[in-house]
Amino acid sequence: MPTKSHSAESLSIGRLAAAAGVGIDTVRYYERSGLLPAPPRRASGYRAYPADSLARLRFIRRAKALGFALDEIAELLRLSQPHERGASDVRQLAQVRLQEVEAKIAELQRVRAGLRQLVKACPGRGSPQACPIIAALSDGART
Amino acid sequence: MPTKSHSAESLSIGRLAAAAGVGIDTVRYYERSGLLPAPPRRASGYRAYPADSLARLRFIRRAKALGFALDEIAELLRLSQPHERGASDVRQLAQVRLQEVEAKIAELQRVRAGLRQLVKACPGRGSPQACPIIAALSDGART
DNA sequence: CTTGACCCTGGACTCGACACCAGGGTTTAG
DNA sequence: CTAAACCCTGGTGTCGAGTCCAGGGTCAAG
Repeated sequence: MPTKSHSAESLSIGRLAAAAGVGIDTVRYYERSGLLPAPPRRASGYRAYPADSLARLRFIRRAKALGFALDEIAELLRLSQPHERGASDVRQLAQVRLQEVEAKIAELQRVRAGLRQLVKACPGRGSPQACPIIAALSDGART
Repeated sequence: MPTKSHSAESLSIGRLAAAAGVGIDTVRYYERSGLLPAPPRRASGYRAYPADSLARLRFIRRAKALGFALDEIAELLRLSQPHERGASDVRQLAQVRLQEVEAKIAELQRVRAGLRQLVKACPGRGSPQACPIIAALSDGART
């Protein structure tokens, strides 16, 4: 066996965090939150992560990128264990999340329309009282 | 003058809050935050709001609906006072906010595309391992 | 051996925008 | 007059997802 640090292939928390692209504190936080199982320890008390912890951390990162909250991710992880009706539960979770995203997009589009109107109407010069933005906010013309 | 409660037309904090559709605590919070000027007090110490406080609260509510943060609203209020280059400052603030909203929409659209793909690919039955959602999160197929 | 980089725990802190509480005093409708 | 409804201050709690800190031990390179 070539130069492999201490024993089998296990990662220190620092290496694991770096490999996953998160902070060390984040890893410990995920462990506290039950997202990442507590790894075995060395004699010194140092955490020694098996390789699949990295896969799990990456799973979490990808799910986060899709906007899942940590408790939803915990649910996804739980559902990814073998059990009956597996795929349908997972699918439903994703659908709920999709609807939330769509609602948020719709809301932001309304906000965007309001802002666009204001920006377009504003001459960009003159006193604030002459600015339709201030006027609209003050008088409550439809936004 | 007909039945007008105590003296001139001034609002108690409760009436003001109700008229503006916010909570009493919110009004006090805005005062602490410098968004709403501290009103005069009655002998009892009760806040007695002039009518324009209501206009100001409504201004705040409308700006919030456009997604401005409270400190940005404070800035808008400051800018709405008469001063040189008024309209251009206001316009710039709105443009910055507009760009933020557009960036957020774009991000959410990417998230939506990823979720849609997963939901479409998932059969909704079978084991979790067979579910493309779990597979994608686990293996990191492009999302 | 030493030194600097790493790791441990437990807890406090951050951000934003409020909500809620206790323990008082005040106002007002009936 | 009285009771309900209101108001005051000052302080604490909430949410989510971490981040930071002190005051220690441990590991690895030179």
